[in-house]
Amino acid sequence: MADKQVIRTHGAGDVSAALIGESVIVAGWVQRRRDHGGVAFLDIRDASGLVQVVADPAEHPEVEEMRMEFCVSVRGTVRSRPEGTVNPDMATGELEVGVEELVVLSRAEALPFLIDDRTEVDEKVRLQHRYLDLRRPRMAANLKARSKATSAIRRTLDDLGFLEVETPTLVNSTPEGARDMLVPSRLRQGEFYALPQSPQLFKQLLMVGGVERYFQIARCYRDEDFRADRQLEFTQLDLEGSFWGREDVLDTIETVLKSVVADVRGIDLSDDFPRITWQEAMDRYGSDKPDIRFGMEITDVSDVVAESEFGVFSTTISDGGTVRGINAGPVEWARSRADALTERARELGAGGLVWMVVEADGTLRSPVAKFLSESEQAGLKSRLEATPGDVLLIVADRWKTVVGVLGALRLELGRPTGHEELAFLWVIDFPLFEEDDSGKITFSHHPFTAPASLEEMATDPDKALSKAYDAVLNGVELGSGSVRIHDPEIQKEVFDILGIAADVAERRFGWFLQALRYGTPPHAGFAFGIDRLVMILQNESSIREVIPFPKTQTGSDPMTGAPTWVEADLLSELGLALGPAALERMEPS
RNA sequence: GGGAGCGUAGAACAGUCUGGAGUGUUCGUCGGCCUGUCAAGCCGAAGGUCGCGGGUUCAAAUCCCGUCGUUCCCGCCA
Repeated sequence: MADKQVIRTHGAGDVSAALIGESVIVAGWVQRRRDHGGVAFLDIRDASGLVQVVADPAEHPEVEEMRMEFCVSVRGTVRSRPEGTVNPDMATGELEVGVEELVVLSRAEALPFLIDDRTEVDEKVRLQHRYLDLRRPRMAANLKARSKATSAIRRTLDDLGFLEVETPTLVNSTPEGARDMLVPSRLRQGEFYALPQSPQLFKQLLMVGGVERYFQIARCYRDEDFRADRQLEFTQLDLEGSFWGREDVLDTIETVLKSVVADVRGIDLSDDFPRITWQEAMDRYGSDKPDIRFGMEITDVSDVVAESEFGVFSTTISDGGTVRGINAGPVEWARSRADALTERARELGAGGLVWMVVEADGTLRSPVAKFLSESEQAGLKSRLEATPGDVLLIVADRWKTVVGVLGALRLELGRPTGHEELAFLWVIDFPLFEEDDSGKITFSHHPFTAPASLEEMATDPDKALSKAYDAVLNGVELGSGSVRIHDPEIQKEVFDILGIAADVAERRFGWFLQALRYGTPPHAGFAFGIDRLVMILQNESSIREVIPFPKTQTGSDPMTGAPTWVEADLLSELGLALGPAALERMEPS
């Protein structure tokens, strides 16, 4: 091995009792060096696992210079460890490799952080040296899980006769939905491509194109602010089928999700995923992505307090609002907790928050108790199934605010930590349209979603339902889908209700409407976020943990420095110039 | 766009509330000792723009203002 040629006969984790007495060559990174002077131990780690090698420094002086994360190759003989030195915490703990030859393949500088899961390191430092972070067992396991997930998806859909088709990532910008990521065109200065927010229209065109069963593991881009579960770019399983209705989609997606869970978690989910309508989800959980792993459901108490002396309650109801509450159970209650939750409720749009503690003798301790009659107090307790020690939280406002606030408080107070349990859920029967805060009607899913009933859409658009559905896992929205509109006339009607003028619709989506005019099959589909799915299956709380090279919350990559300024030449070649705000930032005065 | 937290040695922290010399802990690094460890152990050493800028003060890691970075949340995310 004088020429340092790398030869590895066995993975470190593959060293087994069957190899005792045999000569092997393992290669990998030095996890730890324990040098006792007369004898030295190295733990060698590679992708397969960890094995201990033992060297006599007198015979192999190279071992003295080995440091953590050196990349090394070891030729030696597999043997049982001496009695009393077995390490039960190690998969190969009964064995070791007695060193015959030791070669440093590559040295390592002093590390910015230790390569193990015990060490908590600031995320920025981890991202600056992501290649080292990926060596940690946690990240290695997450990458592996992600690969298992995508291969389960491909295998399952291949078995079901799906075609994997790639759609373009340089597309036209559409002003609907999220902000587009833009790419300037050099050949057509002043014009821009957009990176796709989803392959939505292209996959529908594939249906027109006779593909019938399409899927794609598609990178998608949305230029909106970051969250723990949102990045600028993310990966979706995108899927569509012709001659399909809702049940075909739900069946297929359920099959895919179950195969992913089986491969990543080793669990067989035999039961069908439960279903809940959007209305019920909002009423009971105050969310269109309910976490059903725990109760603490929202209860309507409007009738109990409709005549109450407490004006906030009675006035809200007479004004058409509602009063609802949750029983938070035996929460440790203190003034600071009450203040924090009240502030949170206000942040979410409520005017305030009424709290009540059920005392041991059954009386209610609350700032508003004195305004509530005995029968009102009794009614609240029985409606919220209160027992001594419980904390009741009540909000009075318009319906949307009440359920939204209580839904958020419910999560804060009762949500299980981690994702040991998996609670999948279908949310169905979404409203077709919704009003934004300015009162403007907008689609609640996307404008290509089929209405549940044409008649309802025409006569009562406020109440009209759509054929859209969401998949939810542990309170996280995995993805959504719908039966699509395949009739260009209905598509135009929807645009009309949305207030998109015919000529505008024609200009923006004319190419798509035209495609629908050539015998479009009824079709339906779905897309779910692979990052989020793997995040939950791996019990992580951020998708950054399952993305090999993610961005920070301000959209930067601490390792490469992206995004960066570019040469003026390049800008001018593209016909671009920086505006005053950019120049200001470039050279702060 | 807004709110909150964090920023001290290569890493993780304590010190900040209540101003008094860069004080300290663990890990890593460097040197020495050590023949059965496995987060080895023991001895010794090096390593600091307390994110940056300004202000208050006799004196600032500590108080105030601004700014940058980072995390979480609200808005936003068809």
